[in-house]
Amino acid sequence: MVQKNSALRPRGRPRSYDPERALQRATEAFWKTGYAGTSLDDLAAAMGMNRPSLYAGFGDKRALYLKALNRYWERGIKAMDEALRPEMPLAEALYQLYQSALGLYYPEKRRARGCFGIGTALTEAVEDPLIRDAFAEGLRRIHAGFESCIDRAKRRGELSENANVETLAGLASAVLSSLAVRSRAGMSRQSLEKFAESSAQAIATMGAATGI
Amino acid sequence: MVQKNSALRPRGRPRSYDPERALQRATEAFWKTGYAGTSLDDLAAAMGMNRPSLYAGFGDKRALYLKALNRYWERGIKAMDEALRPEMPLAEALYQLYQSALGLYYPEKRRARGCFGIGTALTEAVEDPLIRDAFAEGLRRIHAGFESCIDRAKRRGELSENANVETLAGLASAVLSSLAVRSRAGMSRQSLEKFAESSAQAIATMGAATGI
DNA sequence: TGCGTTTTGTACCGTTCCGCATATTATTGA
DNA sequence: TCAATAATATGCGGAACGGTACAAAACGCA
Repeated sequence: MVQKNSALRPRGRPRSYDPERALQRATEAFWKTGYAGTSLDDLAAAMGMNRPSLYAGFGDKRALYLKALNRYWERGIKAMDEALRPEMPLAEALYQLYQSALGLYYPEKRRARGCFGIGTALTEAVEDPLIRDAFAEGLRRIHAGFESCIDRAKRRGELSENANVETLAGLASAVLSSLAVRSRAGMSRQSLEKFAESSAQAIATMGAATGI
Repeated sequence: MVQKNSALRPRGRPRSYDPERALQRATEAFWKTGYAGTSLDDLAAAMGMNRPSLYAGFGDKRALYLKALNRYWERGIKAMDEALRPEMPLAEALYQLYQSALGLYYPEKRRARGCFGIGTALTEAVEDPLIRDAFAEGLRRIHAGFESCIDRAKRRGELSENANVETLAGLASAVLSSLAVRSRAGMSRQSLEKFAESSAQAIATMGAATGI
């Protein structure tokens, strides 16, 4: 009878890096200098591993980047679901989400970096269909998140029955894009917080009024 | 007495390229593959000149890119001033501007490319202060354009006296950012035209209602 | 015709790029 | 103790990178 190894230790030499942590480090390296601007040496240094291990663990540069991008969206959607609490007033929920995003865009003790997707995938999206599709899928899911949040507010009577959920979600999404762009462009977090607050308020008010 | 050369022909061998046209070609090359992703060979080929001439005429890669970026904003602001006609109703003026931008983002017979600034400068903005500042300045001027357009609408009574020009301009700006991002992400022009139209309408309606 | 001037074309520099071949090390199982 | 396994570490190789030196070419001027 074959003794199962219990999968705790696969067999040979154990890897000296934590895959999740290494992927996080790679993400941060790409976040700073973009896809084309980040070399495998940069990545290997940031991830604390040498290139052959990097290859064995994550594939080539493009595969590594796609893993980082998909992981980023996965986490972003999760954070979105947490911020957009169903029971909250719409303006508050939107503002909370924007604040959560700004927390990501302005890391502590480091330079502002905006949204990972918009800051890095957008450049590659024209010529690389896989990156383009992965990026578009993230945008789509974020838009869907806004949509369901606004739709819930409408259903519970916070918004007018004529409220155009699609348009309101488009605006909410656009505000988030704008935060992503402007934070990376060097604008102050304070000014963007102000913009986020007044926009969230405006979108909610607009939905409550009849006609939009 | 020194005979002036009339400046028609400077002196030595005439250059075989048109600087303005070459800069346009360089812009298009960067637009496709980004700053880091476009090599000097790519640029020289696109501009129809060899590298030493490129160097003599435009400086190094970074200087060339900054020239392209500044030229892009200059033209963009000019197009904005033309689209945002003072006498037009606000919703119409905004929609016209968005249409004009989409014309740039979806070139005929070529792949969608979005906004040059957002698509290429954003990636470099974190680590390169000159690119960051040039990019931010463009955003600032676009925002100012929206602001003065909306302020005019308010002054002539189209909007409420309580209309918050700053917030409305922020939203108008955000919609443009969103068009820039989503067009480059592969979304159809048709869907973005729809989004632009309903957003322009919403912003104008919002400004006309009291309270925002 | 020849000189000064400016641009062009070729070819090259040292560096960095990505990807891998090979050897070494650490661990499991017999 | 030793083979099998799977990871690490070193370092190479050809291509591409940004940038430039140098000579040939095309022009104005005298």
